[in-house]
Amino acid sequence: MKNSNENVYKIVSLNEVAEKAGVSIATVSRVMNENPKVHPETRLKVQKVIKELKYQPNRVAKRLRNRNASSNLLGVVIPDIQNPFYVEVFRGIEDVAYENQYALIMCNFSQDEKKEKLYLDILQSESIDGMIVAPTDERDQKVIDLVKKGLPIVCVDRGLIGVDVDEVVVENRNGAFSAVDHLARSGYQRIAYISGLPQIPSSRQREQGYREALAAHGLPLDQDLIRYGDSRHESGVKLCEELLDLPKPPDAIFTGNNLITLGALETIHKRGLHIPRDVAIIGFDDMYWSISLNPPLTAVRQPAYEIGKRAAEQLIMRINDPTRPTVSMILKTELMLRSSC
Amino acid sequence: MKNSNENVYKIVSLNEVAEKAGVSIATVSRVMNENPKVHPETRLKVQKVIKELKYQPNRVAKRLRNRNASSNLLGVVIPDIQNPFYVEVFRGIEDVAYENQYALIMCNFSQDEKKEKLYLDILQSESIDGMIVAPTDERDQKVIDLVKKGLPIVCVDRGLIGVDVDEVVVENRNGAFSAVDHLARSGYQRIAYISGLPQIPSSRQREQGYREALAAHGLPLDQDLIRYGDSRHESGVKLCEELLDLPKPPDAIFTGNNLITLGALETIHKRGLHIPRDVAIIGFDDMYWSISLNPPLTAVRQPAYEIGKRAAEQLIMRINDPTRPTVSMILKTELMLRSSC
DNA sequence: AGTAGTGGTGTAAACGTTTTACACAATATC
DNA sequence: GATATTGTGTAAAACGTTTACACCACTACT
Repeated sequence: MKNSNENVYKIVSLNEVAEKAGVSIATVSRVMNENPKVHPETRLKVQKVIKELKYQPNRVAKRLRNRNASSNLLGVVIPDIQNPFYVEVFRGIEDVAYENQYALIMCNFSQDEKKEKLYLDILQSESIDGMIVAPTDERDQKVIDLVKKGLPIVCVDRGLIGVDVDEVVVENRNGAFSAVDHLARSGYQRIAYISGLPQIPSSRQREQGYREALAAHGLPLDQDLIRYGDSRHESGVKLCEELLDLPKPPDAIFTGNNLITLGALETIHKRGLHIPRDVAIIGFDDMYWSISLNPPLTAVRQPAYEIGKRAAEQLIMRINDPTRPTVSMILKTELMLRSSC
Repeated sequence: MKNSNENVYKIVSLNEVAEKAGVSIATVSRVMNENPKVHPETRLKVQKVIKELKYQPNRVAKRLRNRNASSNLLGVVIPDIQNPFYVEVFRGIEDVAYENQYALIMCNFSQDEKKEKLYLDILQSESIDGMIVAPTDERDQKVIDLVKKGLPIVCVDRGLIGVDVDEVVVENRNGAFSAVDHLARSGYQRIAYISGLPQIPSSRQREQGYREALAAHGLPLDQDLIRYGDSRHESGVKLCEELLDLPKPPDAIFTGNNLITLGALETIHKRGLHIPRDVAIIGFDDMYWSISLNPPLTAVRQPAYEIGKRAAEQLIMRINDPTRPTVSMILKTELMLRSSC
């Protein structure tokens, strides 16, 4: 495994331009940075050479030289690009970032803590101006360290404990409560919950809402009806199978996120069961094409785009004023009634 | 708009470690790089300080120093992160990249040529080892320049003309043909095509397949039944409305991609029409949850994950051997028969 | 005992920028 | 005619690395 990489494609430096133009590199630099203190004639001459050589300042050198200059680069670290929720959050971030002259580089860690660390390291040393991250859990040491170091960070979807940080999250407990409450009001008695990764705060908060709603309706809590997965499509498929295979299967299922919902739907359809007659379903996370599902899915909508937008706004404000007090934004969810329960 | 950014969070350098450990920076560097030529005792001492100070090498400085060293970073430039097809491609890339010790940074240009240029510039100056890109069109000058410069690049989904470059694409014409052929065989007579952005090569190739299939079945070509959009969900919604509002509406629709399909479905469902009785639909691009749509969607499946995987493999091979001849991989599509037509 | 090797360490240069201090002229002021 | 003032350019330092080279203290041979 050689790394010699002789393929170093040529890079034009200030030096070359200076030489060819017969001036010093400082002069060329001044021309590049539109410093007025250079003779118009010299400027013209230099500009001509710059064009000829297609000179482009080297960002790496630039950033090394003055580390406190803005790179106009923001990092986004998300747990799962397959989840349409995060994609929507990303779109919100993107729109705001772009409006403010920031470019975005995105890293996807697939719910893998090791990958997350790697990407955080990379982003940090790329000297980005700030980043938006959905930490694996509330005590994510790596993220906490970065926050403490003073790197502008905004957390989305999941907060952090033990450190002051801006965050934009959603009322998970309430959202889950309203979903299960709706199920119970509709007469369902054996309501199951398919959870995402239990270490993710939102999974636990949703479970909390689920439990409270059951209690509020005097429904018994059956541990068999709570299943823990890894927040991905496959676990939705598998755990839904397990539930349906129970001696006393549920009459309704509350799915912990987007991907789980899709997985559960797959299982139900493969078995030829009818929703909601045979089993009802209500999902956490709405998708814009939920109306085209069979049947149109009832779901708890998170304002994903809004989350991204607000997070980006917070981040940019923090970059411009690192001393501002941190804020914790909690957005509301909305129950989208359709026909899956 | 100040950019002073006094928030220069402290960065621990080799120098500080060296000072605290009472050695020279060269020694610290050697410890970091696991150079055997350092006394075990010294090594231990230095490692301790490194831990204490949480020292992390600065990638920017590192890369400036030896430009020909690998950054172990690959760039991925994709047109639309909302499109599940690209997400799946990305997953393929990711798995291969990660296996080979490469990290990925992704940039989404939202079909916007200006954004694409910006991101290409950024990635280039981040001195990535190579990149995978789906160019806006076949004569994308920026990408062509980069290829000519010698930066390892693999194109996916769309090729490039006038330059030798590795590419991984799909049999768009054949795929489209098989879809429309299937429609015609099933007895549909007025088959519409909702196209994505016409400047995208794949859009044109799919249209070609559509036209050939009509011709093969002796069906007349009605220009009113071909609609051009921008490859996004909204255009699917709108163009489908236009088609259904026609005096002589189509009896079947062939949608040019994922997002268009979802948009068209939305329109059809909002109007309370039955698929396939009132209007049939067949989509380009399959999704793993196509089975859960109403009705289960018949679609042309592109091996998206495979495309990403192959592209990443090509890229890594090219990085390791810049002189190898370029290859053009053309993968097959597959018709997934379900019940939407 | 002198030369040659060895292992461990430090020094200094280089990467491509920007910024600072400063040199040098030309002009204006007293 | 000496002294500021201004405009224009140059040289050098700095950012954090890596690495070629020099050095030193040993040991191990002739």
